[in-house]
Amino acid sequence: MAASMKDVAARASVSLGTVSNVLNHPDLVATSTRLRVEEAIRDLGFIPSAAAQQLRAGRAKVLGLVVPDIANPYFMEVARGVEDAALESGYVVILCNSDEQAEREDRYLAVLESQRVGGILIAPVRKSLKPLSRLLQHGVAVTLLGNAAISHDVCSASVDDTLGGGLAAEHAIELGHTRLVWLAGPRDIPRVSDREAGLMKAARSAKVHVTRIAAAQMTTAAGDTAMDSALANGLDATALLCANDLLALGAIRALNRAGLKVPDDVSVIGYDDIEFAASAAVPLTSVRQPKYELGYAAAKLVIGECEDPATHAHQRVQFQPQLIVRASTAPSRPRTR
Amino acid sequence: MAASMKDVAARASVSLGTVSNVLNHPDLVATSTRLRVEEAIRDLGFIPSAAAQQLRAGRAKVLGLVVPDIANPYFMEVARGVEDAALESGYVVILCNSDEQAEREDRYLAVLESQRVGGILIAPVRKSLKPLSRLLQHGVAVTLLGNAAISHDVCSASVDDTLGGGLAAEHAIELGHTRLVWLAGPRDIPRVSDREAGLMKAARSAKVHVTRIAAAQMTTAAGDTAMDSALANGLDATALLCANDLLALGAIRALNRAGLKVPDDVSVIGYDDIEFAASAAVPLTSVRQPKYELGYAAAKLVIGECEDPATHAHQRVQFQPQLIVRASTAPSRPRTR
DNA sequence: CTGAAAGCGCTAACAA
DNA sequence: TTGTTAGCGCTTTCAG
Repeated sequence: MAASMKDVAARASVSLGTVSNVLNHPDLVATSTRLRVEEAIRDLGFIPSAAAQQLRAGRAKVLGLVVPDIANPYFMEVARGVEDAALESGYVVILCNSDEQAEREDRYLAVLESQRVGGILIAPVRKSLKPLSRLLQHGVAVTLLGNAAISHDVCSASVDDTLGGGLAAEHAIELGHTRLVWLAGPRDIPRVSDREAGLMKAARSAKVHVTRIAAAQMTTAAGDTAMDSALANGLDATALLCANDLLALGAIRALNRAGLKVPDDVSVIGYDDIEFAASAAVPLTSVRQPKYELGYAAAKLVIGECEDPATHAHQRVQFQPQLIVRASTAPSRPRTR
Repeated sequence: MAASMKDVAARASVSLGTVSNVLNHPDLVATSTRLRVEEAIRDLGFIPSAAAQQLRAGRAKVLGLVVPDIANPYFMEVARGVEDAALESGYVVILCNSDEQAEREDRYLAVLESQRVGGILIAPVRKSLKPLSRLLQHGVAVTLLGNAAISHDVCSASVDDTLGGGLAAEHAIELGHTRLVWLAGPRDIPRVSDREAGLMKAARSAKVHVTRIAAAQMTTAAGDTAMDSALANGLDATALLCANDLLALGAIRALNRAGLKVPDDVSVIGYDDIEFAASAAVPLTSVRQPKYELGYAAAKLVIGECEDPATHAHQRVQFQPQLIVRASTAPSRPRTR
């Protein structure tokens, strides 16, 4: 067992309270005793127990980070930002991979509740805040990651997905494409629906038709499969917009297998601009999100609320996406070039 | 504040101890009272405080996962395995990104000590176990991730990197390459030195020369930079073996910029076989590691030690790597084909 | 400036 | 079968 404050007190021949003061209110302690206590702390390698501190404080300096896919480089960039912000403030991050399953998300939410975490950063599986309501009641700081806040009870840090979807669509339209395909994820992934809305709006106003197909998950494999069966069903289009880069990478694989060249036969646009988009078989045109910054800002937001719930006002931080044009998109009729 | 056991006891008009028994020894409680207590628990939405439980138990059901690069898909696959194993056993994972910096690793180790975590999974920045010794003394279960155990005080789960390095070298040699380049990471990254040793051994016994160059980090960007300057310095070789896939992906970018074609001019072999290796510009030949399984096994190992330190015997679990041949490698003189 | 003591939420030993 | 109690490590009054 690790040394406790009692051990330190004994070694420095002072009382428990004095040790605590050395740690938390050093100015209240006479220099000579302070030095003596600090020496004892060093000798014993004493590190205070976070659990005991928390038991008194009511809340732990712990953040829960709930993401739908830990293997997605997008979320890992976000996680880096969260982690850096947390470490700066002495917080620790519990990693929760909901795997896009509501049931798993619920399980983790219960775990985080049992841990009495101070704050939760969540890219929710569902649109509703219902699963979070208990936590909110108990005063846990929650901020939504990637979704604009649905309610006024929480902070959110997001990227303007409607704009992003529009950016992608407009790029395709400007290139002269008139039959767009939207490769979506499973129905009701919240962070995808805004992208779809933005895209549809842009398409409508340009009077361009959009065919919607859906992958079963937001992964490379699912993108491949979805594209495969769409092609088998006679799908024919010159521009493919994807709900994220993983889907795009998978879809390109399927297109290539079918003998279609990107971008000569089909232009492909991804979303997220993960690092690998640039080194993909065909460098991918994609809508970039400031991932690290998003995570960092979101974490600062929750931590702020944790530290000072009284004066905290809920905020919505929104970043702007940016279209990164690479080799996977080309004008609709290459010969006109 | 969340409901406590006291609240539950009051609502069910029983004593504290009875509530505890309902939770931990339901068989000792009369059915009727048990039902009453369970109802109170449900009504109040009571979830026990992990901190309080831990304070008694001495250790938290928490695992620290310390990895050098959270953005590396390799470690994220490992993390998925860890996380799944943890959740199964009611453990929670604190994510610690050491960023390949000893100082940051130390900081996290202190944090984990303060959290009184039950176990630590670590892919250490340094070779020595010294930074971990205090934790070990305090009875924290430690297992090394990716490195075979350096000492007998800890478990380890690893992949045979010596073999893997050999596999890569032999593949290049069989293809007829006689001038190999080894693109290593910064000196002393433990998990890389075994790969280098295996590779060098294979090269020696085939009497093949190896030029060693080193990237500043294990990232795509660093691989690109390192290759760039090596080429500028007149490096000339037909086969490039890389310490991981990220380096390989970056190096390929630099090669392409220099007008060199993969695999026509240079064969490239990566290491790890991350998912994107398959969809890279040139699908990458790589040494595959069972990443998820590695993480899962490692987590089971620590958890086993946490749960029952007395009967626990330290183990070394070692997985076998596998060479996955893709398009980035070709015989040394294409015309001889 | 320092010490003593209460209490955070829980478990386990013991009493009833 | 149920209740009572001590104590895990810490912070924070309140006395001295």
